[in-house]
Amino acid sequence: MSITIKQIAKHVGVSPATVSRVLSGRGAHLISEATRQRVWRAAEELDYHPNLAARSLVTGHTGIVALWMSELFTSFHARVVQLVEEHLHQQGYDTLIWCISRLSGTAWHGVGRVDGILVHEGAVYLQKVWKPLQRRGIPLVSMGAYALTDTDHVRIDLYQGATLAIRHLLEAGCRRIAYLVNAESRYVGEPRRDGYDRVMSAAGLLPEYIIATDQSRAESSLAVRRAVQEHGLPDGIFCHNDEMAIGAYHGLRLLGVHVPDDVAIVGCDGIEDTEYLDVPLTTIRQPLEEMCRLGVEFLQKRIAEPHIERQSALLRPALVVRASTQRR
Amino acid sequence: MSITIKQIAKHVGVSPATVSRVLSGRGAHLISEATRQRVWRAAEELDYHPNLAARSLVTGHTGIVALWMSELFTSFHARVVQLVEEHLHQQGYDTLIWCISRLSGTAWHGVGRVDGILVHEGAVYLQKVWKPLQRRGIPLVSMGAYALTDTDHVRIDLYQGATLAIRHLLEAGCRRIAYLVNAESRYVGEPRRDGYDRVMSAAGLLPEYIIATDQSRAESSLAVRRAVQEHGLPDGIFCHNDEMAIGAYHGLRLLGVHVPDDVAIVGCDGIEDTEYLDVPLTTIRQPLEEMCRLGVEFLQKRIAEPHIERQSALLRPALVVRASTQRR
DNA sequence: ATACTGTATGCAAACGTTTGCATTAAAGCG
DNA sequence: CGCTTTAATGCAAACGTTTGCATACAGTAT
Repeated sequence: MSITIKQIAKHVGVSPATVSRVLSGRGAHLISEATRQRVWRAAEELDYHPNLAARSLVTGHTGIVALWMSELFTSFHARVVQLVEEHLHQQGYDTLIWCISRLSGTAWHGVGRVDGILVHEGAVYLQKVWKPLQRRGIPLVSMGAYALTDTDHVRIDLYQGATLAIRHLLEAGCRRIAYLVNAESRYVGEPRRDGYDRVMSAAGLLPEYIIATDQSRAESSLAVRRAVQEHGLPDGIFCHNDEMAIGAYHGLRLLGVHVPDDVAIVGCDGIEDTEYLDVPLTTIRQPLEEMCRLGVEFLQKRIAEPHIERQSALLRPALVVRASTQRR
Repeated sequence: MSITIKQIAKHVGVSPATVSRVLSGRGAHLISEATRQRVWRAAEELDYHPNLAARSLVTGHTGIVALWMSELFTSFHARVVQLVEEHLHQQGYDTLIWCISRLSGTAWHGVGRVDGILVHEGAVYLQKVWKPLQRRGIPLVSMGAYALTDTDHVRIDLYQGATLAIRHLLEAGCRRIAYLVNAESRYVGEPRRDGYDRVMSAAGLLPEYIIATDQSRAESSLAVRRAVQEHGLPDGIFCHNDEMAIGAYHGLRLLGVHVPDDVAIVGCDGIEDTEYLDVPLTTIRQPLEEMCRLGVEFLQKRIAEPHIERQSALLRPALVVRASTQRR
């Protein structure tokens, strides 16, 4: 049995109300310095810890925020978790993590215990479940390239990122540029694909060398090799993410193709991994720090004032040039 | 204002107790099929969601487990989070994540809201805070190579892993084997170091080529280059983890040294990243799946029965041979 | 002296569940 | 028909906080 506020009250000789005001901090200024001291000492002495469930019951909030991650595979995801957790912690929140890739409906169970939800790349899942969430009035902020824009959101402009990538490849002298895409992504709005289409068309080139595959490295490697055999060698590849770029590089290497001189490669996301390949890969870096910072900030404001108007931000990724596009 | 159990009770024409028994599932068998149906329908109709704080207050448990991660940098960490979250979810728990690398005392705030704690690689931090946790009787399971063995734990035998690595290097013909170690780790018990010492000594070799550095790739790369300049080229390097192995490989490559023929490399952990380097790296893979599965299992048992005797497991890592040790 | 300010505290009613015990009704049994 | 068992439900007291309102007391101005 844990120590309660009443026991402290008895021990000090004051009412539970007084103890609560001191220990919760919510009414500490009403209490005299003297009793405040005595209460703190007693609390320490008896090793008191507040019952957070009881507190939540009456205050109506929990101090917990849920983070919905589309996946948890790469260092990219780890970084998102780390950044969000850090910011939330700083604001006094604990972070509850749910991986929504398994798409189970049971995730619902825990919704009631959070003050708000941060979603990373959850468009597909969110579309299904957003209505009921909205009905319950749960603060929600959507983040990432596939942020749901019906809510507060921090979106990363990967359309713009893609244009950076393709233009960069064009400047490097590429003319037959392929787009290596995650097959699942074809059905949701695909900003990278749009960027590829537009910039290629604008340059008078055909945006039709599409390689669709699973998003693992192994599959990407295989897909690239197959594509080369069937449709011939491209002179540049723009990849849906860095994982797939690593796969592409790997596949080309198995074919004895030289990167960047035969084929230049650009990835997406900006994970550290690609910097340490023999040919470090050029990439489109997502501004994760700012995304997470803003996401937490938006959520916090929404929790404090539920009726403010929609908050949103559009962040621009940056081109990071490395060896994989620097041709002779 | 949310729907409560009382409103459902009124709506159906039964007592709150009955509604509770049906909806919580804890006394459903006592209630007639007919009323059960009516209660469920009303709950659905009114869009009822239980107030979890109230429930926790009376039941005394929350359905939340905390996961303490030493760090959240690499895909290795992402995988641990993913596996733990998945297993916990399957057992009906939500996962609260805390990154303890920042070492702030404020982490204490949230302890009261969890049914138990899973710690990954937390020896250093845990030693400081374990006593008070123990006093409060919070179920805790420690996992990883640096698991605290004073509690329930799932330890990964990296001493044994290191012996595998060093023996493998010896068999590959290496004689001057260096150990690249995370400088921070020198002060806690370091099983990898022990393995290096013992196997080297047993082979009549001097275990004294130690390169201590920061654990980032960049620092490792630099440290290796410096070490080579100062102490000459080793013919094998055993690395504290895969990140550092990547750095080491990178450093050697900058020096124009050939891997594996001039220097063979073995890493630790078994992350996917090292498989896609130009020279895929041999590594000591940690059995993360089993570690996480057992960790959750132990914790669950401890929560169910606090007084069972200490549970522990010692898991063996496996040698994964790749190109970085296959010499001509 | 009275009235009026604060300041410091206590009282007691919430918050929404769960659950031990009591109660009722129905059914089984001799 | 009375007596015992069993099944289905209700009553009311917890669980540990917070907080609006009331109170008590001091000090100060009238």
